Amino acid sequence: MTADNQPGRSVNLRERKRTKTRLMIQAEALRLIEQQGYEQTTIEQIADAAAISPRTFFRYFPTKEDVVMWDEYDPVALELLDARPPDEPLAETFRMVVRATLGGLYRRDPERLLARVRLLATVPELRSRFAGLQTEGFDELIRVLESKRGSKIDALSLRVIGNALLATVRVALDRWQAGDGKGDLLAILDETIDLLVDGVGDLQRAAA
Amino acid sequence: MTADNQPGRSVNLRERKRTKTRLMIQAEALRLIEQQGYEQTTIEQIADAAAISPRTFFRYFPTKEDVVMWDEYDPVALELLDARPPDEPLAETFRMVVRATLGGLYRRDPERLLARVRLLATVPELRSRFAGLQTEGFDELIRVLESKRGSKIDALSLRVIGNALLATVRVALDRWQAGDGKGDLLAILDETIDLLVDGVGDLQRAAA
Amino acid sequence: MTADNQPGRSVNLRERKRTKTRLMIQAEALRLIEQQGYEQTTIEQIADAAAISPRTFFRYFPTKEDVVMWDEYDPVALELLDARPPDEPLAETFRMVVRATLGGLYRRDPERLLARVRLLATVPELRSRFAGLQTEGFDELIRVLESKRGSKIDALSLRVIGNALLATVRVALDRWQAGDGKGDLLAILDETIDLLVDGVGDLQRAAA
Amino acid sequence: MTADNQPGRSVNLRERKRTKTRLMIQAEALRLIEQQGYEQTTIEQIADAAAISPRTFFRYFPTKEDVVMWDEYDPVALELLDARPPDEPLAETFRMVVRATLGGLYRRDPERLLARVRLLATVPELRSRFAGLQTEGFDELIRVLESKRGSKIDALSLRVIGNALLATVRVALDRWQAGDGKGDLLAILDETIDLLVDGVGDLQRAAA
DNA sequence: ACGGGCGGGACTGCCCGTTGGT
DNA sequence: ACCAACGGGCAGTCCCGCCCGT
Repeated sequence: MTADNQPGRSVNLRERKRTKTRLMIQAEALRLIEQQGYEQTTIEQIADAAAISPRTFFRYFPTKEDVVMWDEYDPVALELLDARPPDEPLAETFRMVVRATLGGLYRRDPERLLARVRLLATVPELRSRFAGLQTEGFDELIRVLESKRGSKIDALSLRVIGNALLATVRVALDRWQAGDGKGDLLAILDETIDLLVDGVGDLQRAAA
Repeated sequence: MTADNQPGRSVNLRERKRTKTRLMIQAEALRLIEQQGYEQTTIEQIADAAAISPRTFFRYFPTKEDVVMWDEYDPVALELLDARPPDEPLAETFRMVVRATLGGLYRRDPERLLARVRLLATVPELRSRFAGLQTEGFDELIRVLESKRGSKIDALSLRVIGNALLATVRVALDRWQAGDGKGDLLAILDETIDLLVDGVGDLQRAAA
Repeated sequence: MTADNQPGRSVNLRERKRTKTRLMIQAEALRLIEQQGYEQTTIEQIADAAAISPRTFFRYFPTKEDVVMWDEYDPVALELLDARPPDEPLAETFRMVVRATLGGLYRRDPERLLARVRLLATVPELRSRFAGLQTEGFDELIRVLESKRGSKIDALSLRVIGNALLATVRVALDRWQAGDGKGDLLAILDETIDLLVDGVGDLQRAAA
Repeated sequence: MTADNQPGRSVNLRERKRTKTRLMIQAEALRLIEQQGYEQTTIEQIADAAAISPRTFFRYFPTKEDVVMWDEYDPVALELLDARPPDEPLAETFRMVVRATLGGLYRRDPERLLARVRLLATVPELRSRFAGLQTEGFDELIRVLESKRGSKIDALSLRVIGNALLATVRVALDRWQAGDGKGDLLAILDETIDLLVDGVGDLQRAAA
């Protein structure tokens, strides 16, 4: 009876339009921020540049931080995760999901990604927010993993390993950005994941 | 070891007075926040409760978040780190430093620590800020470690392992707080660090 | 007596449907407000609870305040007034009209009335609005009275006495609500009106 | 030890400066509102005209309504009330207090008072607010009266009579403003009070 | 070192006009 | 014709900065 039963389009169309608007606003915002710095750029300036009212800005992004943080891949990550075989090693599942999402952003528009990551590394406020978003997203991620391999792995252990894996992404992004985007992001990411796996060596000596 | 112990008492005395004031303000703030929630509590209310002016509040804490984040152990962590033998396994160095600082807070006033940690887990703003502070503090920490065992370990690897270790603290605090502070925090911390070391199993299968 | 009864059912039916919707929305609103407080309850929450869009809320109630103020008896008061004999003492006319309207609400759903009156006494914004509505409604009332007994009473005097009578309703509602709705509202109302009439004593000594 | 013990001056000086600023802002506001209408005048315009920031406007007046409502006599009314002999007839006490406060405003700057009263009569929002302020102030007033003649008069009766007296002020202001400020406000006020006292006649016939 | 005055920017909530879909 | 979503405008609050006098 309600609108939901016609599969897809009308909702998607709306949602797609919103995504386009968001991309447009973000583009203007990143441009201004690159010129003037993050704190020096006001919402009013961004709204002017995007030809919308400040009030409308907040309809698309709940906070100023979000205009930098947001990207269009966020919602698909969990679906990808759910599609991996449940007996796959954790590091491998993680590697594949990150390659799909982060890699997607990377291939589609490396400049934009670099601009955003540079801000994440530079502006303390965004640095914090990024870490926060990771942990929030992480909680949902944990829930998916627990339901998939619940019996096979201890809940606390899952969290420890998961957080360690998440940290590899932060390190990889940091390193990539430190080299001004010259290196290959995905290669660096592979390296950091491998380092975590191998780094065990040092830790095991600690356990001995 | 560092500079604090020489210039005599005058600095220390001032500093100690400031610390006492900070503790007082924090106590009032935590009390109000527990009653009303973090966002509902304004600086003005805290200042009133602490019998200071709002302006003075900001002389003691740069932001509202800091009144929850701050503790009196922050500055000593790096000194402790510096005092450990340079050939000690990383996990062990880390474990000892955390036991000294976090453990100190825990033993001195577990109630206060629990209140703060509960907020860190609950309020998104503080959750982010905490993650941010960790990474900031982490950078200094890395610098100390690099100068000590610089040649013996790859810089990237150090960051990966270090971040993984940091994550164990977050997980341990989260778990402790989830149990309403009933369990022993240091025991949980030991467990999460061990889990990271043992986590090898799952990760290594990934590497195979 | 007035225009409503002629144009047949279509208007009345529509109007009745609107009234039902209004009652439904008001019920949801009062429920939420009782739980969370007036200011903490947003239009969006009310709209969600009533399963309408925020925009539609404003089609039924011009402002947020009105969802508390409104009741289904408002329009009939003037008709009743018009129906009273023109030579009846003012206090008696007033008493009868109020008994019919307010008394109707009271008998039909005392709980709802109590909830609304409690808000009127508590929330400053609504307190003001209520007083404002009374004076607005009062102006129309005055016009009716003037046309009926215009020659027999001085215009200024009519306003003074009328306002004094209106005040008795406010006092009665306040007293009734202060007793948590335990007493009989109409009895209290009779008492306050009588007190005004008898209040002469003190005032006349002033005039002497 | 603190500053309060030097009697008077420093506090009063600050307070007097605040009052002067308030008067200046109010003057600008009334000027703009007279030209453009109340709703058409924004805080930003008022702030610009007064050469302050919007933020500062709200330091002096909590709401836009208050810039019209406020006057410098508010706090003295209760003291005056307390100074009257406790056995004086209620209407007389009331008459004297109102003559002192409202009369003070009237003599000092009748133009300003007329502008404000005209708005009170015209803008529904302000009309409501005025009625609300009266009832709020009334509650304190009641408390003073009860403590003075507590035993001699019934609490409910006091409220009924008090509210009736308050209404005479509203009616008087309304009438004065309707004549464009031509008549003498205090004379009109005397008349309305007298009418209330005499109006009893009509009411008593109702009671008979 | 403290308090107070002032400014500014982020953000929210109410309310309204318009448009497009049913 | 009704209604939902969209965009906009204004009031108002909070955090936090700066400057000044004490």
